[in-house]
Amino acid sequence: MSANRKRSDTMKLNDRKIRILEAIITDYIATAEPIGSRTIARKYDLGISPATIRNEMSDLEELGFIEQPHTSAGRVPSQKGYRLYVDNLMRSRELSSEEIDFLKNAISFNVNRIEYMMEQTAKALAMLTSYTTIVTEPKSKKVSIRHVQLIPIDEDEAAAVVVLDNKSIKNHIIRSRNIPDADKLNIISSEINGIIKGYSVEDIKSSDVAGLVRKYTEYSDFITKVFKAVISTAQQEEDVHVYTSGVRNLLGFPEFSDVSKAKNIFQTFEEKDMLITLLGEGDDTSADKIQIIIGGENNMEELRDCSIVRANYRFGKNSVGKIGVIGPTRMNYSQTVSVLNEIVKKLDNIIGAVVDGEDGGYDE
Amino acid sequence: MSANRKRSDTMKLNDRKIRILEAIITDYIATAEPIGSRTIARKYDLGISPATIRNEMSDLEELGFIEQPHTSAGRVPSQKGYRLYVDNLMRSRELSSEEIDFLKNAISFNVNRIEYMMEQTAKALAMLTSYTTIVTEPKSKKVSIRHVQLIPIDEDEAAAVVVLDNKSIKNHIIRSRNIPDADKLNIISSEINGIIKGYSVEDIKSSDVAGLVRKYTEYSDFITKVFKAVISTAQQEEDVHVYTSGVRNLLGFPEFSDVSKAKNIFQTFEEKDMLITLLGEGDDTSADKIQIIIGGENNMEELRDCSIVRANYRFGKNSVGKIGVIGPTRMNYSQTVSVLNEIVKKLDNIIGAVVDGEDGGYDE
DNA sequence: GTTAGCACTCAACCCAAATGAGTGCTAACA
DNA sequence: TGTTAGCACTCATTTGGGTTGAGTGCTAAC
Repeated sequence: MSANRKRSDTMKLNDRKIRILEAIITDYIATAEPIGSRTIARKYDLGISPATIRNEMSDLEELGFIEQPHTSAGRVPSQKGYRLYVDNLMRSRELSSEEIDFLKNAISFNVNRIEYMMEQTAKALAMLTSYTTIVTEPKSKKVSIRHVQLIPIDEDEAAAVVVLDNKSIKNHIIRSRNIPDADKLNIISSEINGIIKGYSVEDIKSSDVAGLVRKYTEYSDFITKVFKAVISTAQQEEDVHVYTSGVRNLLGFPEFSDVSKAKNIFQTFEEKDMLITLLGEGDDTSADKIQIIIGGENNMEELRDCSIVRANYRFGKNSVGKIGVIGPTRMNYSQTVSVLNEIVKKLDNIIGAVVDGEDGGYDE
Repeated sequence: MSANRKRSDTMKLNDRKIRILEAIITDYIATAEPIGSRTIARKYDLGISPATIRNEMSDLEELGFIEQPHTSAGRVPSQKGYRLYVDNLMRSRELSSEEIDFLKNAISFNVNRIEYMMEQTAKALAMLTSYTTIVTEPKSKKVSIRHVQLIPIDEDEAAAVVVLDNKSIKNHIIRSRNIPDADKLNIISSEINGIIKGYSVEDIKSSDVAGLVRKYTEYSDFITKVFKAVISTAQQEEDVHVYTSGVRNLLGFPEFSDVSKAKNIFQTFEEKDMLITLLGEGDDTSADKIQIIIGGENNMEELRDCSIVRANYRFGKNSVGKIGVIGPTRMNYSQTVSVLNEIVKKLDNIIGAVVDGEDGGYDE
């Protein structure tokens, strides 16, 4: 439906209009300055005079693809204009071999240290795009628990380590007045695994849990706490880690040279929850395509002047993480999409490659 | 020695000069505007005329405690002036009951979730001071390993969970073509614990390790990797987590309204290593006092216009973490020191309190 | 349908004058 | 001798008018 509307929009535009619109957008992306008919005639070899361009621009404005900041200023692309450009005009850009090399070197695909890897990914993406990037930890939709292990710490503390189906590992410190000794912890661990294994959290039978608590009455406090921790882990009530990079990049763009604007944006970046919704809004995990959210299309007032290019990446069979780039509305979409595409491809493949032993994943 | 010099400095200053200097600093902290003799006479009830104040200011300038941005501007405190103020004049400010309440509520002293707690601490400190804050994870100087536990993940992966002396828990994914089954992992875990327990990393006998590898030849690859991971963990080659908050706060101060200046500072804040050295420079872990680094006293060019107020906090018996506040040179030192003091006190006490069971540390 | 020409708009820049907060110096006062 | 009033001077900042230049829309001619 929206595709339909878009086609009818496009159909109103003859080839010449399209080329003019393209010129305006390209130029504005590069310069951040409104652009006028004369300049277009001079810089872009369209074979028509400024006057003609003026006429066409007048039409384009009427159709809502461009707008004028004030009379006697040039035109800038409107949100609708960007949308058309992104959906229909933009040519995908090949990455240069330098860029590909950079990616290869910058991201150490060290799967043993997921955090580090995410950090590196965010950084590399920020450097190649010169915008701000956000990466969230991979997370699977419904996890079941693969393994639980209790580990002694001291007289009144033990750790519960939970391995989830998506291979992420979470720790909890359990504090209780009566902590079983190391051997007992092992035994209780296996009991718990017996109860839990294979089931997803919702399916754990509370009668089983109660049974276990009864069996080890002296540790009932401890065991109860363990289950509490394990379940909250599996339900991912835990914080999702979010990695950002290149926040300062935005300060370089003239649209944010007004400090108060920048301040608002930075506020958003300090709120983890904001970032997560930013990457998740209207989310469709099954869609593997890159999504582009232009200007006010996102619902956050503070980010009205920003666009977001985002994608999901798969990590192993069941986990999905989010990765996105935030820049000014006049960001270089083509470049950004290409880089993001490449990185997502790399992330998608990495687990497979490592397991197949093709990519030095086994460090010797 | 430096205390000596300082005393002789102070001795040159009669009471009236001191009061004038204090007025200048207080005013400048509040307004960020150079302040002149007339204004001082009007705003501060010193009972002397602007002319007299001018004479005294002239002396103060000669002594290096204040300076003039340009002729015909008022005076601003110099680095030396702030130093004198901070060391000798500043009165410690009592926290208001609102502030104390805020701290009580804002920081959830949930020791089970250290990361969350650090995050909260950074945030609370940033809110109360309205500057930028940095907190590093607690870390002990020489750690020994308390416990190692191997956990099955799947056919070619296992997790090595390492509990350090300082109770921090680190995970490593070990990938190998031949992973022992769950029972074997338990057995090998105890063997490793036998070798490791009590020793600090340097003292682990490589002959013991070699022996173990020989004993389980089929898993030699796996076991070797485990040791590698364990040792690197214990040597804290791992990233130290750093939590920052309130970065955007700095944007509000007029001294950073020049975007290019702000950009430099933000760059620093994105470099974790920078932050760590910032909190660690000239570090003396044994010193429990709050340290104040004024303006150019830190060695980072980009932070010439910033001051840092920092402290160490103890976490349990052996771990020390760092916590600091960064603001403009004309920051409100008195307020900042008070808040930081309060927070450090809270952090210092928390472990003890919890272990003694006095503070709801055992969640029911 | 395209283009040249023209009158008009308006943000941005420049420059000169006015403003005002500050200074140092000197001379008079208590 | 220390304090203060007075005065001439400095200089960043503000104000306001004039110019510039990139842009527009409209009209008439090609």
